[in-house]
Amino acid sequence: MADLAKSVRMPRQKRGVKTRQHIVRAAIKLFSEKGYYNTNSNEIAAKAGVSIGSFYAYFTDKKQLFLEALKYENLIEEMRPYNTIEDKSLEAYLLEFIHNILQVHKIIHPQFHQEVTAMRLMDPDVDKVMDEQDKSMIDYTYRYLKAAKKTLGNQVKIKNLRASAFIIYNTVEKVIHEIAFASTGISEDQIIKELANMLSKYVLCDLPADEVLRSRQP
Amino acid sequence: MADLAKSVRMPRQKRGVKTRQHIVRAAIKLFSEKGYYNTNSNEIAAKAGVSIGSFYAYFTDKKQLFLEALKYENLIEEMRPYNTIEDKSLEAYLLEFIHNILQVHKIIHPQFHQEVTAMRLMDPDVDKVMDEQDKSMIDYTYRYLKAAKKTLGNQVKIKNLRASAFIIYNTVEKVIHEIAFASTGISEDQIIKELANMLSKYVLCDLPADEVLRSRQP
Amino acid sequence: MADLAKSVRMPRQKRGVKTRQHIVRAAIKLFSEKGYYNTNSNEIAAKAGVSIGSFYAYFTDKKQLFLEALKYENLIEEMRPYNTIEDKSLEAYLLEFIHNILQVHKIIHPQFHQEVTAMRLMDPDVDKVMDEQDKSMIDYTYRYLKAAKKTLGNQVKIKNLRASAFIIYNTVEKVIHEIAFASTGISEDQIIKELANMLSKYVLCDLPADEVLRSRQP
Amino acid sequence: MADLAKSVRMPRQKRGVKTRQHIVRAAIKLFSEKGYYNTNSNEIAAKAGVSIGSFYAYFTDKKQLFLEALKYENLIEEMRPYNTIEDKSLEAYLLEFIHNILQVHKIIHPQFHQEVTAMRLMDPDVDKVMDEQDKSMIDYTYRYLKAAKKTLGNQVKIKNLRASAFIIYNTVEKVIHEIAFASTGISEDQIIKELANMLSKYVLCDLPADEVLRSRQP
DNA sequence: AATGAATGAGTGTTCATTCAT
DNA sequence: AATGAATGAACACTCATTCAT
Repeated sequence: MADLAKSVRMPRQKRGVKTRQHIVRAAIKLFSEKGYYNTNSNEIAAKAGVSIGSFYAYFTDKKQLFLEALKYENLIEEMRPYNTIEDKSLEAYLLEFIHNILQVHKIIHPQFHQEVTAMRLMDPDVDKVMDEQDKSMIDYTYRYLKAAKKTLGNQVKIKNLRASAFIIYNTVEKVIHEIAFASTGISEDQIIKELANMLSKYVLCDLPADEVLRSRQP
Repeated sequence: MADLAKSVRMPRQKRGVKTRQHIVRAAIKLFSEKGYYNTNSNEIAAKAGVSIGSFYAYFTDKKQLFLEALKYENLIEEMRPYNTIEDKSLEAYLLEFIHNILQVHKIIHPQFHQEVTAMRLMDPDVDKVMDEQDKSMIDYTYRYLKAAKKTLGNQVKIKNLRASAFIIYNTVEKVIHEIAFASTGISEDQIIKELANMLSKYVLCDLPADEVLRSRQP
Repeated sequence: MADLAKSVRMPRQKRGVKTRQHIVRAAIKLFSEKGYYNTNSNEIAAKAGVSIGSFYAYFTDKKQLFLEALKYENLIEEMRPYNTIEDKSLEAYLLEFIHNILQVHKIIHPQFHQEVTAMRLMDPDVDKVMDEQDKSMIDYTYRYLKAAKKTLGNQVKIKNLRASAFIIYNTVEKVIHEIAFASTGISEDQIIKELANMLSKYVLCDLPADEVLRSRQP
Repeated sequence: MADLAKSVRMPRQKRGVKTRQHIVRAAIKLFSEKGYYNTNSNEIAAKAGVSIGSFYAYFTDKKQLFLEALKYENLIEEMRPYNTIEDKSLEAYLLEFIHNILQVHKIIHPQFHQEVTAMRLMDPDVDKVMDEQDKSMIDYTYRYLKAAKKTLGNQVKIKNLRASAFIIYNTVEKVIHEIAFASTGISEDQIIKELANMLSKYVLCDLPADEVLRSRQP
């Protein structure tokens, strides 16, 4: 019964490695263009220039391929240089952070990123894989905030660093996603500028005294 | 040929209206539980207690039904009372705004909202319908900011109200979505508090002078 | 999740009943001609003159269809008139019994019977269904032997009626099966005559005294 | 073209012989466990520890392998010592015969025997090979009966030795098969005893006079 | 208006077999 | 001689949709 012949092929030859890669790349392309549910396995194999048999030699099924494609994309994300507060100002860091995420959305795999976002909403397994990634991004943001606090002292006004990291990362993610994929009707640069502005204020400002907020009920 | 025989039935009798409703409700339930692609039309008809024939008398196809279900949910959203700055403080308003959105995500149709979010990423038609809704929410936020500016004068520090409204709405949406569906590991209350805090600072604070930000490169 | 739309269709209309029948009949024909594993579902549907969709509306899968076909054949078997010893002599009964089984093998569904015999060896579910049938045949044989004992008194020499019934039924089954499907090279009539003869002796004879059997070791 | 390149490799070296054996043994194991149709060639090769390429170097196809496996099992059957009536009583001989067959069914390759029995019903080529074996078993039985007649004279009451041999062999086969693979609910020993009893009576008894059988119609 | 039987193109997947290395 | 990557026809099964009743 053992998975003797059933398990996926682990390519030992150069050829096999290439075939696997071809399939993953073709899949990313097609999933991006047409979505996971509207792409079928024969199509992927055809686009990859391999037989459907090879497809199923390397991947147990379509979903596993999707998950693999996710990993493939992750590699690229992990290559991002994570600088620390030591190197630059908070503002500069935030802009870099925003641009990094913008690059992933718009430049590297724009449509695939979109599709992944959709899939994680529909499939728990996909969500799990992506959650890990989110968590590591949030954790990175958290560590950055901690470093900033150490360096800038009480210029940094936020208290709950975990919650702040969570909010900052998700805010950037969502806003970038929207300007990358939706037609907002507002200048992209304006939005990015405002976004950086908002996050900077969040980190560095104190709220004005109470009476300001209640000024309307004198 | 035209659309003589093809057009969907527009129910003129009470019974027809009810049948339509039954179908939409069954669809929302099933789409929420199993997702759009994993729910088939026969299933929906069965759950709605009507024949598959009736299903196609009322809806041209499965997707149209999904779009109708969207509208159905919108009705609920539109019922939300949108108060203005006249009535309460900025902070109170923001918290109400956040809780309104939280309610839609968590209470009204938690799973369906999730599914819709996924579908709009996968299907342009869905996206279009939802975009309208987003735009009206952003517009509402914009109008609120304008009213706030008028009332609070230069206590409101934001300049580009359109971009600000865009950012505020999307930020709330995304953060709420995450705490509604993902296990963040951080207290929900903490996150909401921080979120309101960030948005308040954004609207009401000025960034500290430049030298603060550059303090590390004297 | 309920099997609302997934369960097999229970035909409510005359048309549906006919379709089901067509499929079962086509299946029996094809399974008989080419074997279960060498017959595919599209083929069955085509031969039945229905679409593959209908096939899967009435049967969850190919195997269920096979099991249904089994029942279909059983009906015929159950029509067999089971007479008792009251009506005829032991010899006559045995011959009738043999001929009944021969008829099922050779005349009614010769190839299908063959296929069923093979399938029950390969598939526990099939075996289970057929085991029931065997058991009822053995039970019938047992009841017959009991009646014979009551009527014929100690002319009936067998003691363990359960074991005897088991042996008699299986013997007839196997011998009939062989003459029905294999080329024995021996006259069929001769074999049947010998078979009846053997069974009669078994029931009615006492073994000769011991010394006969041991005659070779004086 | 001919069969220059197509012919199977006839191993001339020890290594080749061993490889062949490995494959056959792996096949028998897998066919027994999962059945012929549910075992695939890659699996067999993997279990045998050889490449699929080698598999097809030694066997033209899966079926040929099955046929070879048959022969492999036959070797074992042919090793059985066939004693004659000279050595022991009829009763003893019959019991030995029964136990020999029981051993093949239950001990040597229980599941494989089952599978072979099924396959011969489904595949004429398999049937042909097995028919040969049956014939030689029947022939052996026939020769034994002839020897018995010569030795025991008119204590042996059967006339048509060919038909008798056919019946005896098949009866034993079937009854043994049933007790080996089905849950009869009856004691195995009881059945074997009854079986030997029936066959002994068949060979050694005369049927009682006619009037006994017709006693019910005076 | 309503029903539900029927359709069939399409999908994911398997596996016996070939052939480049 | 041996390997294992590659092939692709074939299969079981699904489901959106149509249409006879």
